[in-house]
Amino acid sequence: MKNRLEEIRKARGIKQEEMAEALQVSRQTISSLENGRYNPSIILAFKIARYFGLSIEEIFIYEGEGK
Amino acid sequence: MKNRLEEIRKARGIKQEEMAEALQVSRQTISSLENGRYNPSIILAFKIARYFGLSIEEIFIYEGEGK
DNA sequence: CCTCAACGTCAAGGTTGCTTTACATCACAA
DNA sequence: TTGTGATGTAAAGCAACCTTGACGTTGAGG
Repeated sequence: MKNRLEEIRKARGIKQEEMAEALQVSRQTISSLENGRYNPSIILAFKIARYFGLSIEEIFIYEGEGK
Repeated sequence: MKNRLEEIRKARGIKQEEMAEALQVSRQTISSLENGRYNPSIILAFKIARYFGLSIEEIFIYEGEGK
């Protein structure tokens, strides 16, 4: 799974820490997601989508194979 | 998180077991999702969406509060 | 140079998603 | 009744997600 988190966040001039606070997760979680260390839970994916005003599919890209 | 899994699956005349096999998960996982025992991983949510030809948002409903 | 903000990352621990195995229920057909 | 297909559910174990706490790196400004 790829995602456009860093791209979208930076385009809006938001810091990881602000975003983390708004989503009620730790800054490390945002960093981990941006750097592909793991995938978000579906709950967090929904929160992120809502936060950016986008759909999950616009942010997270599932290619089919792999993780 | 609520979902329309059972509704959609039954509307298409599919068995839990067929669906599980197609998605490469266990039958218990499908049952657990339908009965709200836990939420799917985002990977599984994508697989389900693709399987039904729907978006994640059309299948899984995130109300905001709760789990 | 020094410092501070922003970010990367590691370790240890708790919770959740998913597995296998097993058993129970319920409706329907023979 | 007997049995079989479809489903619910429980326990135990492993992997993934997320936390707190800590420390390292990098770049911009003074």
